[in-house]
Amino acid sequence: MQEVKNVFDVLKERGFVAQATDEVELKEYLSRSVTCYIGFDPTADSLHIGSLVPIMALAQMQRHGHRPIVLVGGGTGMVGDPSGKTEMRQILTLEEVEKNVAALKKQLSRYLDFGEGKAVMVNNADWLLDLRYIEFLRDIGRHFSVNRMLAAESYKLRLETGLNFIEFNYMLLQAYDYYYLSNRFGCMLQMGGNDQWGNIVAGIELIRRKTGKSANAITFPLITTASGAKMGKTAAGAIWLSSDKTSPYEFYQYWVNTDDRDVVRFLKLYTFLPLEEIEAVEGMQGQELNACKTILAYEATALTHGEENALAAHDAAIRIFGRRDLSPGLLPSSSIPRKPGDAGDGIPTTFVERGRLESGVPAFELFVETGLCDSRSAARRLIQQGGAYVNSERVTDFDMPVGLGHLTEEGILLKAGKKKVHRIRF
RNA sequence: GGAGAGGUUCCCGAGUGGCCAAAGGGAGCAGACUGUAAAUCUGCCGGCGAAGCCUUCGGAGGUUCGAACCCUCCCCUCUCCA
Repeated sequence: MQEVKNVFDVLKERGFVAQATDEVELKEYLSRSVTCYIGFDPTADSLHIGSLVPIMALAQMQRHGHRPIVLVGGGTGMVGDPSGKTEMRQILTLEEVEKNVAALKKQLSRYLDFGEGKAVMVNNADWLLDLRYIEFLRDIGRHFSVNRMLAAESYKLRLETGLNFIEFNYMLLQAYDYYYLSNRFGCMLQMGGNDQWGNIVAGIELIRRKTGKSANAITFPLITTASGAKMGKTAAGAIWLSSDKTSPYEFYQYWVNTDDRDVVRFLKLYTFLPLEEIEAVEGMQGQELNACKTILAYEATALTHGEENALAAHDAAIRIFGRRDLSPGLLPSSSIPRKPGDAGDGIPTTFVERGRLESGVPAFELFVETGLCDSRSAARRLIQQGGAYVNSERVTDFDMPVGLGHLTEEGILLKAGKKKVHRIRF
């Protein structure tokens, strides 16, 4: 019988582990099929790339025969987690939280199989909202030392700028969640971002004090790009997992533009390609890495938006930037098409009335309408600086009329800079 | 409750009656260079078909020919004291 690797080793090798509780005990726990959980905050109606590491960690867990619990913080979302933040978060209304919880549920089911017994989704609103204050203080609150809490790293930033009581309580609620899930599902492993360490450990201690049992923790490193930016942050805002907020094409482009130094690390974190294959590309330098970036982009996009959308985005990239050679031996487990072929086309498109095109629309207007520029001033600047193109021809006058004369088989392609493309059709 | 310090454009942070759409830095955008990478250099970086005008300096009033800057009240944050 082939020996199955312990997930903990897998996670560690793939770069998921920042901190963990006692390794021996953890691996012992994970040697059987067990349950683990991660909480997701319903602060928006979509997750973004920053949440992909926890998601992938749960997916890895599931692939190794464990049962992930996804906890959406419908209850804690009402309070706001101060960990690692400099300012208090906007407190959401009950309706907003509920709306977001529903959206996150849907989104997460793309990455995890919520089939019978395979994974569980819970909402802590179900047990937190009805808590009784005095009872909670007596049963749970007394196990917490304020002195300890004040020393916690997660409050440190906020102790400098101000922390109010509601947020100070967040730790207790999260600890209570862990305690609750350990009772209800026998869940003895919580994972989370490294900024959650304090909260998770608080849960472990609560469990120990209440039940004498010993629970575990794994935290993920905060992923930043080699140039120091937070993962998934771009000028246009975050890169979202929802195609309504970030199109599959943009999503794909985000990955293609990965810094050279990040390629291997990201392949390990954000794809399921076998470690050996990734290690094989580890020594690659310079331009060679472009092929790996393509595969990274393809794989990541396929995971989030499905194979079909990944193909379309890939194809659009080929049209716009040209084809890159992908040798069959490179990351062979990837299902990316390596031979020329035709797929859809993921270029974002805006429809404009035919009549307007007949008379010609000033270029700067089109750049605003397509979302390529934020304002007419910005469009004017872009054009003046020579960053605007219609069908790859540089636009020289900000009010150059764009009309039917520009129509090609592809529609009319507008470019802002070298990378942002948008198509006009009618 | 008392004393003090603050709230400036995406962020940090200068400005303390006209020269202020507001220094400087960061972020961002574009161009050059490249490999759809990084670094570097240059330009841009509130809005308006660009002339001038309009909207911004926590909020509301007021003084003044003129207010981010002075006055009044209010809101918020921090520090110390009680």
